Amino acid sequence: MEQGTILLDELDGAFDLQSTVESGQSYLWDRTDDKMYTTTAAYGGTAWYETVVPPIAGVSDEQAVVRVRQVDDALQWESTTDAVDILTHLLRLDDDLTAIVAATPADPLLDRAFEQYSGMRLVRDPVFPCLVSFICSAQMRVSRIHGMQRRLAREYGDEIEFDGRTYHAFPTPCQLAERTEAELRDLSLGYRAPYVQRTAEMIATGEADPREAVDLSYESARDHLTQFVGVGNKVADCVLLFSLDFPEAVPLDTWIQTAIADHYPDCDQGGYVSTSRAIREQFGGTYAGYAQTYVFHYLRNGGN
DNA sequence: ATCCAGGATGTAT
DNA sequence: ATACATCATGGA
Repeated sequence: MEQGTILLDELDGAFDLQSTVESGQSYLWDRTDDKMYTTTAAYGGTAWYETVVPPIAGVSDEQAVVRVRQVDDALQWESTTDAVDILTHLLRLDDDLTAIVAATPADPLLDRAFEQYSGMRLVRDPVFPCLVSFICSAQMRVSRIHGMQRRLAREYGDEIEFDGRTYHAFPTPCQLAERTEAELRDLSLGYRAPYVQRTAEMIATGEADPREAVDLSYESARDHLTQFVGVGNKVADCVLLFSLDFPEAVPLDTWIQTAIADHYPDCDQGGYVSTSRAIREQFGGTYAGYAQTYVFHYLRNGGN
């Protein structure tokens, strides 16, 4: 086992681990005390978060188990390999959060959200797990979305031994494409089961590749992703924002539509595409997705 | 019991 | 393009 520490005061801006991994962006981390999404209380320096990371081009060649916790101004990690670059990638420690907040237009709602969850960053999830997570997210609560991804990994993902325990990687497109709709329904994916199976098949066979979106302009990238079954504009925006490095993407979910009605009524342009353009401009353009994620997390936890 | 959750799809207009 | 019903599941 390798281990180390990342000093957070060397970052550009603050960092808060709990809000970053428990704000409904990523469903790929597990809290070792098994209280993920069950409490908003501080982890008290005792709870670790862990995940199995697939190989990431330019970052890590091998699949890795990574375990991390925040203690004051440090991030402690344990892993099958050196996890500094992996954590920097997954948790966007390379973002200049100070500059991002400064570049976001000030308004009462955004001020409260940024204040309340200071240090929350976007995640940069591996794309296939992210895609499946948000296909599963349709009409579903965040704690249940997380449970679905855990069941998928436990049932169909590779087993990896680390520190005396067995971990499960998220299944590959091939591994999920081989499952039947009925098998996925047995994991309580409901009507999303065929969406996941067919999307996995599209990727496994080479019919389509979500990574092709990264070379496109934002709206073209969103259109590209909607070719996958179970992926409309909203899910596509989530994948662009939480995996494919499009921080301008603003997923128009139920919470943001409520925020638009209550705080930015002029941004309601009727349809998804034009409303998306309006709220994206309202939130400052380039990093509008950061503002969206703060507002989502803030409202979902009782803010107004 | 009834409602609702980070919506998408197929069909009709 | 837009409006509508329909799609599973489980917790409140």
